[in-house]
Amino acid sequence: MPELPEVETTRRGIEPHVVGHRIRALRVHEPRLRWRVEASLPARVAGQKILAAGRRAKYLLLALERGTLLLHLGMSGSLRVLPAGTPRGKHDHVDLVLDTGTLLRFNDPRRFGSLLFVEGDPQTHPLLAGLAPEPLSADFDAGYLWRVTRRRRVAVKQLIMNARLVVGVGNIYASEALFRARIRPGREARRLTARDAAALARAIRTVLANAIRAGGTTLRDFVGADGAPGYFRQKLFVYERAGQPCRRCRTPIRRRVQGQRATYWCPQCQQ
DNA sequence: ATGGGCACCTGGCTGC
DNA sequence: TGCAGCCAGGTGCCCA
Repeated sequence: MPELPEVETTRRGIEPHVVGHRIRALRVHEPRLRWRVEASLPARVAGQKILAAGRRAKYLLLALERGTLLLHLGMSGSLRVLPAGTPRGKHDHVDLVLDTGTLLRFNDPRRFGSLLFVEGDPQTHPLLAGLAPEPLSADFDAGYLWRVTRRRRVAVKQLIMNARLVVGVGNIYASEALFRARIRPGREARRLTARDAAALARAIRTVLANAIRAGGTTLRDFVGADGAPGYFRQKLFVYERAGQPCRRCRTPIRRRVQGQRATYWCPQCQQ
């Protein structure tokens, strides 16, 4: 499911329900996530107040009084705010019970998601330390993208999905951003001109921001904290549109596999 | 340093 | 109806 817009949608959805509240209990029903959830985790977080609900790349960060809960939704995860006592369903792996009784429930069919508790500055944690700047911050601009694309032979699509270089862009938004920037996904990153880099940096920001405004993209199972799907799917130009006419020029959209992931582009609009 | 491929999982869909 | 095969929104890790 989740790329940056879906994670940000989730963050905004849970924020008003969790910040300022104390954790009554953390109930782990299935610890076998991407990494096994430590058995000591519930005892370590119980009783702590949630100070903030943040995000870094595709990670959600719940700042507590003595540490940070780090949550990743993986490919199929979702986090919902539910009334006390809501019965559990399939793949409901973790419940965070607030002092109000409200539940923050983590569901993840594929279990690629993760949940960790880190003490100290979370930004120095190995999972976060090497991440590229936030694409919606001032640090991410034409100059930055220009610099990191120099001498790289990887296809530009794979480059913008590499979190050490660009963060928050997954398989959907990579194709969409490249369409917006009119750049072919298979082009070597180092072959971008300064003008291309500027167009791509701008396209990434615009696509992500627009998707956040629409509440994310729901292809199959993404839901926000309130259980509602995202509506950006209607605004996709190329993703999962192979064979259908380009929304700009009517040329059939093409599909190929790059780095084991499906890529979509318009052979007419993108060079 | 860079890049490619695999692994981790479940479920939905297609075609025989 | 059953089953095999393929596909799916992520990313850490191992190897060349």
